[in-house]
Amino acid sequence: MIATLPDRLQDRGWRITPQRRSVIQALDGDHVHLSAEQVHAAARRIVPEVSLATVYNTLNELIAMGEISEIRLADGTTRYDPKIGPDHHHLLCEGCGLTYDVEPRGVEGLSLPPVQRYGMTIESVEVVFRGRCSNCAEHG
Amino acid sequence: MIATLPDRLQDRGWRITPQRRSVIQALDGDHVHLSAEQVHAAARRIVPEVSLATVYNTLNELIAMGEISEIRLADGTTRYDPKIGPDHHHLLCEGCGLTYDVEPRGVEGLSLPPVQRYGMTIESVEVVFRGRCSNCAEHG
DNA sequence: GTATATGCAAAGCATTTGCATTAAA
DNA sequence: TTTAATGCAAATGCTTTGCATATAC
Repeated sequence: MIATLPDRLQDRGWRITPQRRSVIQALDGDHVHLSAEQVHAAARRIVPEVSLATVYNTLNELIAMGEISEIRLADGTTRYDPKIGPDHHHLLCEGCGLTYDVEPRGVEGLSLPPVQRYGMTIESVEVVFRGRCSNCAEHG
Repeated sequence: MIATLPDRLQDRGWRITPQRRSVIQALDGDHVHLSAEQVHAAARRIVPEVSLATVYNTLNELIAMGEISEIRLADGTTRYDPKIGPDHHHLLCEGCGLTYDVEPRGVEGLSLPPVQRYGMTIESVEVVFRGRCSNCAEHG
């Protein structure tokens, strides 16, 4: 039996509250990444008294613990990503910000020649595909 | 003789002012992408009376015209990129946000299988390498 | 001369924080 | 019982905007 995320966090000294659980549940589910507002709305459906501040605090704690990741959109807002698989590449709509996790082909073939590393150590590679979802393609 | 950027923009109906020219010059030069504040500081060295508001306005106009591009960092700030070559891949430091343009090997080999496109049309691919610059590796 | 760009200061927004209250352990 | 989490509202910081003035064309 695999420990649930809240359980694992509790083992790490996290105090587990209904609010925090609601945020985790809100994030759970599909491939779509939500904005803080959307997480808040979803969490509220489970625990109506969660505040937006707590949602932000919780999201930041989860990021710090490495349990979720964030991506910044061109409009300055942030999306939160439940980190399901090992790969964290994205497909996002330039119109509405809808974001999916994807696993592109050919990532293993990517490399940055040392002369282009400017003395930096490289820790991760991320690929972002941009386009328009069917909805935005029709309208906007 | 190739027209300068200000000239080309003028041909497109842009009114060319000392302030706008200073912003363009500030962006010119190296591979490093600057924050709005840094662009402002650099532009001021050329035209001391440029306001931050004008810098933002000008940067946004240049983006709208497709002459520069922006990238959003994890700390919520934005960097502006003079779009020199055809490729727009980046190498950035997680510590200080220092950002370089790079041309990784293997980009041509990237693809997203149709089943992972969720009905979206794909318009561009971007690769981001993250790591730490030598300075941040020592200290932070 | 006319339309457009500028600077300033005020407004906007997403996100963070201080602090008194509440609740997990 | 102790220590940490919550909610609220105020604060923050980046970016945008309204408007009167200045300026490119």
